[in-house]
Amino acid sequence: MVKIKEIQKKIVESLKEAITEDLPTDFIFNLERSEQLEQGEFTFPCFQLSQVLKKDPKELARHFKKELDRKNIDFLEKIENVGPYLNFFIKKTNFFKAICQQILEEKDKFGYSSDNQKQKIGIEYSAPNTNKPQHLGHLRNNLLGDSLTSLFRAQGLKVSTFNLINDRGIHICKSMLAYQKWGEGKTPKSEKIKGDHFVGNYYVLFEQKSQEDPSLLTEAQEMLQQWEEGDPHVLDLWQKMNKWALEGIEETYQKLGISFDHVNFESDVYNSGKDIVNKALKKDLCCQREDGAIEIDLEEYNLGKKVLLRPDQTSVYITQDIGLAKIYNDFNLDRFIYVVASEQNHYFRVLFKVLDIFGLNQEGPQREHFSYGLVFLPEGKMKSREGEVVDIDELVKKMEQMAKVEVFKRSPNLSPLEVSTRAQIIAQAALRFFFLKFRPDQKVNFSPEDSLSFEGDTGPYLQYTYARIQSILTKNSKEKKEKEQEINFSLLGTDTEINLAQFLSFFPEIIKRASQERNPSLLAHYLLKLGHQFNEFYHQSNILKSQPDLKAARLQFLLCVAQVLENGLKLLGIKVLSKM
RNA sequence: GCCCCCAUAGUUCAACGGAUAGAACACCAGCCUUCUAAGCUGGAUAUAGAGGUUCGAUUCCUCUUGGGGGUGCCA
Repeated sequence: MVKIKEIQKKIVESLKEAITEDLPTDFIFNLERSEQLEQGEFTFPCFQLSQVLKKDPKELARHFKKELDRKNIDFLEKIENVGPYLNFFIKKTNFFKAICQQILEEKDKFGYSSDNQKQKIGIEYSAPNTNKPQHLGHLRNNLLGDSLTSLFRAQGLKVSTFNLINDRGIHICKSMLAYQKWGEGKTPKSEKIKGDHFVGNYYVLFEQKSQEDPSLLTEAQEMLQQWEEGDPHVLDLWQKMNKWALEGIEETYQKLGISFDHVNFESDVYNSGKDIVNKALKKDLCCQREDGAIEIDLEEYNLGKKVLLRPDQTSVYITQDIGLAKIYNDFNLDRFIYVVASEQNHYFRVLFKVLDIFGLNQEGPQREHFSYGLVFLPEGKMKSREGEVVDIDELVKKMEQMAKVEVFKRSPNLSPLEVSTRAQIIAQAALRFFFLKFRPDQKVNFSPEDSLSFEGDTGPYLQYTYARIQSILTKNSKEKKEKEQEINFSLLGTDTEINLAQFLSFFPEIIKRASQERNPSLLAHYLLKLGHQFNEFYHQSNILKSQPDLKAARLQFLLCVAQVLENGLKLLGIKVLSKM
């Protein structure tokens, strides 16, 4: 079986042979995959070579065309020089056969790689707070983290996922204080409210009340101090409310199909952070101010000053991240990725610098802040404190209801259970795809009215495309079975088919790029284009009514498209449906 | 004030420095007795402004304008 990569390699070799001049040893022949039909399957732009050889790129292209034509390479149909470009057209039989056979042999492993088995990486994402439910910002974080994990694993990397629960700090005390004052002993159960929402309501209540009465903030600060001192009453309340919140948070993860290999609690690690800071103080790596606060001066790195412990010696956010970094060091990882929004860019520069100064980076993994853009609502940035958020649970619920309506409209005879199961899968697809189709570094504008859709460039569109293929395959298998026959791939060859085949063969490179560039949207956009191309093919050709030999070839081709769709969607965390 | 990021069609998004800047939504005109119309076909509309680097710039550099984020002893 000839693989695409081998064809590519042979073309590069023949290009090298056609050059008589000496080339720099590090010169790379950048043979590109063509994007358009009239450009064949491979393209060699002669610009770079023309600079090295000080020759006209068009002249070079002419030269190559002449030399390579003389060689008569067996798998090539023709070579064309268009200006400074050299386009290679592969014999179609070879081409279809190479692609289809590879996909059908590798099946759910097509596009995967086993190259990076020795690399171990950790990825931390989600990091929910136990004082409120997760909102759209967390959703983007969860989906990016989950999808990157899948992409890394598809590239053969050994990945461990980490979640950090932010379960202590002044914000937690705020909701606790509000509950203590105005909770009247209510519980999520008694109020029939999901635990994280129940707790979150008191957080919002605190912010409202403290507007009128600033002394509440002082009370919250006192409560934090009592918490760090281990006051049993405060700890009791804390445990009770955290349990409620965590139950709610876990329910949301289950809904999203997300789980973690390791879960750390800020309350367990902040002390270790304090120890590290205190030891660093003794080594004069940071200093104590007159008011007792411990601070590190990073002015020489243009990062300002950073407080590591408050005057009352309670810890701040970075304290626990320092403690956590030490814990992560023990996992013997090569690389560690923190998935956190871009508003923390400065914070992570500070954190990594502090870890450097404190000597925690030398034996640890290579640390990386994976920064992604914030999610905005039409009215601007979301503010949890003021309750101006779209939370995940409500959004999922709304999507499922919308999906149910659509499913029922099309399949009124389904049982309610089936409608609901199908709707859940479709709603998840819509939600995941919506957030993953954006380039991570860009902000996302989310409009509750306009952003939720099942048509156009959406997850359900891709599921629908898959279901269409399955429908044909099912229908065919019900028809009388024809004898097993040798597939004649040379029968395929319309423009649409060639485009589609060419595009299928890009899949492994897309996964590689999406993983290396930490960009699942590359895969999302690839799948959309694949879907568009398939649907075009679908409307052009009636597959089941094709001539028997052609039909057999086309059915094989369908299997390939379905396989790639399924493999790709899986990496975005989207399930396929055989019926929609 | 200082630092970072962004600016593409009416809207939301694409485009390793490379060939004619692609989609989707919305709008207009078509396509279901034919493998699922959550689909397909056709139509109009875009690189904020001014310089520069380059054979070639949406992409790199500088300035201007307009947005966002950061500069917390919030997380």
